[in-house]
Parts: sequence; structure tokens; C-alpha cells
Amino acid sequence: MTDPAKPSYDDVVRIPAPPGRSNATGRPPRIEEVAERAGVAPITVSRVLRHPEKVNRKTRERILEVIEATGYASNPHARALRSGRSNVVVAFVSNILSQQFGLAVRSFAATLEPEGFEVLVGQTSYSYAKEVAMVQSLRGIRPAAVMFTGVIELEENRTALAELGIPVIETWAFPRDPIDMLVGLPNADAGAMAARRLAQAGHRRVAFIGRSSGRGALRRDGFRAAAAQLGLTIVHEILVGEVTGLVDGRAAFTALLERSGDVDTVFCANDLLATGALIEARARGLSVPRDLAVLGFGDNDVADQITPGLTTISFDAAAVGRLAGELLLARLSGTPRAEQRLAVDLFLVERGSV
Amino acid sequence: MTDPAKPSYDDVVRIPAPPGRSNATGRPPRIEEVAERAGVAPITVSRVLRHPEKVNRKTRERILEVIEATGYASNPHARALRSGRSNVVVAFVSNILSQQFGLAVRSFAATLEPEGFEVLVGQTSYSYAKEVAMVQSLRGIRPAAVMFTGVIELEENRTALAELGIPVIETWAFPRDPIDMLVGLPNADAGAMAARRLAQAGHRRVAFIGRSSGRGALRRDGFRAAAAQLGLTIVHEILVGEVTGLVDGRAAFTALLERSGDVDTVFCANDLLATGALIEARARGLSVPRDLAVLGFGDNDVADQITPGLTTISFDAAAVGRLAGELLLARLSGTPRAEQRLAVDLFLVERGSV
DNA sequence: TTGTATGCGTTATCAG
DNA sequence: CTGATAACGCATACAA
Repeated sequence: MTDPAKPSYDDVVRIPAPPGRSNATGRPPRIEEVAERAGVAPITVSRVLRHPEKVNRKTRERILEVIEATGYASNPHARALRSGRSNVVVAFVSNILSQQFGLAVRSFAATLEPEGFEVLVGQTSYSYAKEVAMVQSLRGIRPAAVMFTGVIELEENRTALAELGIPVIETWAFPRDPIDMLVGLPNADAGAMAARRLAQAGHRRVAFIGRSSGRGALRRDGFRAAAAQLGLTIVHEILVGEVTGLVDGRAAFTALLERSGDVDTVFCANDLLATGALIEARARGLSVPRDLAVLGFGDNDVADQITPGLTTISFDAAAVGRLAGELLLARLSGTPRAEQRLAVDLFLVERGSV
Repeated sequence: MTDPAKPSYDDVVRIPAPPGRSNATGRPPRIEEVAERAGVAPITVSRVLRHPEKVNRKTRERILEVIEATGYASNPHARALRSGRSNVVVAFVSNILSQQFGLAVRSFAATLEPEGFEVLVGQTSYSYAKEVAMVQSLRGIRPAAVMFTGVIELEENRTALAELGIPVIETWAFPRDPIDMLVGLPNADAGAMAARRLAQAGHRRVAFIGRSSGRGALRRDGFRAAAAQLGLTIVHEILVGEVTGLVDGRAAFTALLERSGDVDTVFCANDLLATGALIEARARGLSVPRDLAVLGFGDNDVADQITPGLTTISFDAAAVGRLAGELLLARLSGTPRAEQRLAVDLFLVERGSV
């Protein structure tokens, strides 16, 4: 199609620069240069940046002008080395493509950045091996704190994280013994909510699609328990490995149909699976919810756009990130909140697939 | 639904730890501690980590044992301060939820991490204001290099980036004058490919949906030029702002239908728009491609799963990240590649919507 | 092959 | 309110 050796150029519109400051020294300015120009000692410049109220107003303003003129920014390595404090916070996401995780990390970063922190995003890929490597890499990065979209299950990593001596925030589940701080979701309750909603719609023979471990299993357990109480029969459980796209939901749904036994509804442990199931159902000419109802969890973008819309159990993913950021800021400022373990509310989004 | 004050607990399965090393000093070990235990000078430990071949094998093995036993990892701040080199590489993504960008960043990180670099992911949100703030934040982070999923248009930022004195990699477009290194896509060619494909299918009255700036505009320009040559009439151009979800494609498609003039096909500048258009077309009972053909760009997950599948102009997004990583490694190792500007090939994926 | 002396740029500490 | 001094932990330059 295109010859990579001779691509045609894209004519990009360049937007001209406003008249700018310049500092043509070659290397970034140091605090000493700023201090000299302002006629003060380096430590006074440092104070202006960290405790401005402790510096005389006139001195402060003069220094700030020089800072502006030179474009000075303190060297983070020297600062971290001397003060023992880093301004880097690492957020680990088990799947960088997940919309929910993306929203949470986005709001986490938005909460921390105004306070001078830099949020670094890493990925763990739902893999214990990667999780181990990641905890190791933290020893090398020495961040101010670390946040996970998930909880850490491997005891070795729990210990290693606790030994880092920095704040640790887990999210997305509500275990009894978090490593440190927590913004949790009651996953088992989600399964129970699902069972109640399906029972209410008159369904009796239900199926489950989800991962066999992690949060999917938590939702399944809650689903199982509530289903038993409500008189629902779980006819099949289709267990999947890592979920990377809609195609996994389609495959799982196909596997479900291939098993015998009439099923009138399926609860999927996340919306990627549920959406895939819905698409596969339509592709096979099944009417949803008449032939088969589908209930999801997590509310992603596509769930709202397909027909019928996916009925799903949802929560405010951005709030998870924001609360995590707020918990962390309180801790790092030396006045931790009384409550170090928060839970985010679940709610049902009705759209027509049940 | 759920009372957030009293969430039920998720019983998480903890995986027990293997018997581990321990170092109970309270604080992380320093190079001096390792050196003492191994009976050498600190510099020898440093050498073992950076130039192992320059240390006697027996000495090296003894030191490595102590490193393993203590869990020593060198302090990155001290290392960066002294050596002037950081191992952090920043990758800026204009939309952290985009599948294409996610794939590129993932493979970029996968290429760099084995070589000891840490990849930090930031977000620019298609906004010049954010882009300015981001370039400022780089002064504070002092990374070893920076990569963008996009090209920098604001001259002020181009200058500021060039002045950082670190390798800069732009991607996703093929401008004549990149700041430094480039892994580009010939966007204008994509528009031309689109026009050729539509002409070949016998369409004559075409429409365009896309952003009015950035890469969308580049694809539009190529589309316009080739359409004129091929005798196609561009009946309408629907311009959109930031694209955040399928809903934008649905809205744009609705806007297109509201304009008069019969159109037999629409080229969308990205697959999120195209998929939204396809969904909206189906919701309105239109038959695709009989009533209206839809052609996309970028090949995302959903494009393959809907019915009919979206015909789209695609490329290997993971290759963009990998090539960017390889260019960078070559540069940082002191032996830059002869070719500092690479182009990734485009290809057509036929699925039925044209 | 290994070691000694020195300084990267900043901030904690204490003195004025 | 401002400054002098020292130290954070490591790697460069040079010496042995």
C-alpha cells in the first residue's frame, strides 16, 4: 500500500511561539545561579519554593522574578537525595487499556499533581510474576507512595511493600487486612446485587462468566451465595483467563451456549465480557433479554452504545482515584484521616439487557 | 443499594510467601553496607552493578551474593545526581484510554525496561494548555528521554523540548521537520488510500467525519486531494472536537444525516468515530454498506466485533512503540541509527462496511 | 583489578 | 528573617 521507504510528508501546521524568556547557558540553571542574581544565599531561594511564608515579601518577590526569568526548576534528584522525600507517586494498573482503571488513575493524578507530585503509571498485567518484578522496581524508584488498582495477594509482595516504608494504597476490593490504605469496592456485594436483580426479573436458571481468580471470583462468590438464598440455580460457570478484549466475552458466551441445559440469564463479572456476550448473542440471532438476559459489572463506554444497552452494576471509578489521592495527601501532609479504609458505593444502571 | 459505611468484606485469598531474605535495618541498605559485608570498597560494588566485566569474577560473585542477601538497590536519586543520567523515560499520550496509544506505549515500555529504564506515562489530553504544563513538568522530572504519541505543534514547546537537551521522539505523523527522532505515519496517505478504496467500490458522493485539527485534519487533506483527482465529490465535512467515546461518532453521524444531499459513503478519521457512526446507522435501520458505506482509520478492538465489521485503514501500533524504543536505545547507548526518522506502513483491513 | 579523593545540587540544622 | 555549614548516596577521575 504505502512504501515505508518513501512516505509522503504530512504538512503539519506549526503554531508560532510567543516572544519567550531565554537562558542560553546550555545546562539547566542551578539554585546558586538564581541566588546570585537575586543577591541572596541559595537556602533563601530554596525557602521561597518550599515555605514562602517564611521569607520577607520583598525578598521573595525579587527571587520569584529571577526564577521566572531563568526558568529555574529544582533538580528533583538532588532534592530527593537531600530531603529523603521524592515527589513521584507510582500508580500500578493491571490493564492499561481498561476504561475504569484509566478513569481512576486520571483522577488520582489530577488530585495529586496540583500538590506538586508526579504520578507515574506502571502496569502489572494481572500476573504474579510481573507483580514481583514491579515490587522490585519500586526499590529502585523510591517513590513517595504507591497505589494499585487492585489488592496485592501474594504474601511476599505484601511484605515487600510494607517494608518499603512508604504509604501503600490498594483499591477495587475490600479485604479484611489491607497492607495500608484502601479505597475498596464490595465485590461480593456486587455478586449479590446481581443475583437479586436477576431474581427480581423472574429468572431462575442462571449462568456466570468471569475470571477464576481475583475480583471476578469475589463477584462470583457473592453471586453464588445470594443465588442459593434466592432459589436461583447456577447452571454453568464459564471461567476465563486474562480478559483482553470483547473477543473473550464472545468466546465465553459461545462456550456457554455449547453446554447443554437451558439458561435464561448470564451474569458477567465485567462489562468487557458482558459486551462481548451481548454482541455474540446478537450475531447468533438471539433476542436480548427475551431469549437470554445479560447483566454486567463496571459500566464501560461500549456498554451504553450497543443495542440493547447493557444493564450493569456500576460505581464511580473516578471517585476511587480521587479518594485514593485525598487519603494519600492527608497522610503525606502529616495529618492522616481517621478513616484509612474507604468503600465506594455500587449502583445499578438499567439499560434493557435484563 | 450498598451502605458505604458498612461494606461487607471481600474474602481475598492470600498466597503465602516463600521463606525470604531479610535485612531488618529499617532503612534501605546503602552501597557502603554492601561493600563492608563483602570486604571491598564501595566503588567496587558500584562497578559490579554497572560494568561487571571489569571486576574479578570471584570478587564479583561474592558481592552479588551480598547484594542478593541485603536486597540492595542503588538509590536512583544519588545515581542520577552524580552521573547526570536518569533512567526514567517519559511517554506522553494524548488520550490514556486510546487502544492504539496504549499498545504503542506498552511496546515502548517493553523495549526499554529490559535495558534498565523506567517508563513513566503522562497525558496531554489534546490540549495546548496541558502540553505547555507538561513540558514544564519535564524540567522538574529530568528524564533521560521523552516520547510522544503525536507531534508537537506549538513552536514554544518545540523550542522548550529541544532545549531540554534530551532525546525527543515524536510519532503518529510524518512532518518535514521533527524536533528530533520520529516514528511516523503518513496520515495524508491514509486519506488518499481511503479515497481510492471508496472510488474503487463505486462511490461518488462522499462525506468526511473527523477532528478539525491535528492528525484528523491531515487525513482529511489527503482525502480531499485524492478525492478531487478521482472524481469524488465531498458533499459534507463534519468536524468534531475532542473525541472521547463512541457517542461522539453517533452524534457526528446524526449531524451528517441531518444535512441534505445524498451521500453514499463516509470516511471517518478514526475508528472510534467510525464505530459510533456504524452503531448509529444500525440504530436508525440503515443497512451498511448498502444504504451507506463506512470506512475508518486505526483499527480498534470494537471495530472487529460489531456487525458488519468495520473496514478500516490500519497500521501496527505496537510496532510504533517498539521502533521508538529501539531508536532511543541506540541513541542512548551512543551509537545512534543512521536513520532517525522511520515510517510505519499502512494497510487496509477489509471487513464489510464498505 | 581495586581503591582514594572529590563533588553532583539541594536542604536539614543550627547560628546569627 | 537570613545565612554558613555539612551531608544525602553515589560515580567520575585519577592513582596505585
